[in-house]
Amino acid sequence: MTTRWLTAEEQRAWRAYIAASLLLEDAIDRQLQQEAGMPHLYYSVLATLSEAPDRRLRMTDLAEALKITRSRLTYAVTRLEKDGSVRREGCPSDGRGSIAVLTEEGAAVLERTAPGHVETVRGAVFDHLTPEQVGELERICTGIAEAIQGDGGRAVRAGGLPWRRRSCSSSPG
Amino acid sequence: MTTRWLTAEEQRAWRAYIAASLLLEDAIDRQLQQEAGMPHLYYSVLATLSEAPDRRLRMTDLAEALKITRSRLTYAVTRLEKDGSVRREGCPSDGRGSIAVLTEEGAAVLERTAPGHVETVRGAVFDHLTPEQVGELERICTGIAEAIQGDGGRAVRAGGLPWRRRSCSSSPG
DNA sequence: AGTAATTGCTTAAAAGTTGAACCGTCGAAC
DNA sequence: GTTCGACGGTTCAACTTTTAAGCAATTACT
Repeated sequence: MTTRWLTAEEQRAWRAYIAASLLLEDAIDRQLQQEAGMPHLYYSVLATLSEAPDRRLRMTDLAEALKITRSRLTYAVTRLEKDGSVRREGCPSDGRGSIAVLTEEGAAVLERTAPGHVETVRGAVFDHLTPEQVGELERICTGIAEAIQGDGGRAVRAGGLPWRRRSCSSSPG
Repeated sequence: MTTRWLTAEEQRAWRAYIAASLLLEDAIDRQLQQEAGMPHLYYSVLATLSEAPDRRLRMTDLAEALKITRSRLTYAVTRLEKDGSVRREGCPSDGRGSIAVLTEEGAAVLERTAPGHVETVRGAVFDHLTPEQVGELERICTGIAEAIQGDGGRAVRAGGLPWRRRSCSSSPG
């Protein structure tokens, strides 16, 4: 079959997207590196944990929430654990499982650095978008995510990140 | 001043964006790694060169076009040079300058792998967007890029990537 | 129960990225 | 035409990411 090339408009949009995503990730990484001493992904680990029930999440659930591989997460959590902002606990109901827990110190880091982070995101993204554009951005991105995750490995060839599991909570009460 | 947190809609959009960009970069990297044996950025180096006059560009211009640091580009070009898809030439008019040139072999790689790449991009992004959404995506992303590059280092704190230079062409004719 | 396949997570080696320091021009002021 | 600051590009060490392989606990099957 003959290739369906991108139209001129699609090409412009695609290039704008690539440029924006590179610049944005770069700006955010730089800002967080300065003020929190960690890259964006690591900050996201803390942020995600802070919103989880009991501030804890199983490694695989955390990886799925963050859309990254378990391996990458292992590395990140190991580093954050050294910093003292995250602690690992074993999963009582599954001997293989490991649970990442946000420490008080981690929560403090987050609280201290969140304002600067939001300000950067605002300045780069939301301060110049209309409410309609915000809505459109969400719809577009949700669509992209679904297209990639939904088709069971046609867009993501080569198996992608094939994961699925039940969770494992363990509140003490 | 008290932090201007994100509204609920902005938060949803932001999270959707983060998820989509991670998944998308991952899907594209994987696809290109399989079919072209290189990550997305390296493919972009070849693609950008292929569109430049005389298929050549100065390192700094190439870095600026790709929105990456010179250092990162040096590394990429060194690898691509080893692969044989790019060659370096000295800049005649500026002894310091270095020019990256797309080789025939590089052009061939590009030609062979472009269809698969476009297909992936289509499948993940454009096949489920209306023409209006494509336009909106371009506007939104252009705005983000301008916000980051335009403010001379307020959004991108710590100096960012402060570059500016004149070009240096050298067609043999 | 006993074994095979699966799952959850980590590890190891190779590849890529970052940030600062470095080196050889270049340009402009004297 | 020297000298000094800026520029273009590379290099190095520290860090992060990737891919595949590994290990142990669990599940499914019989």
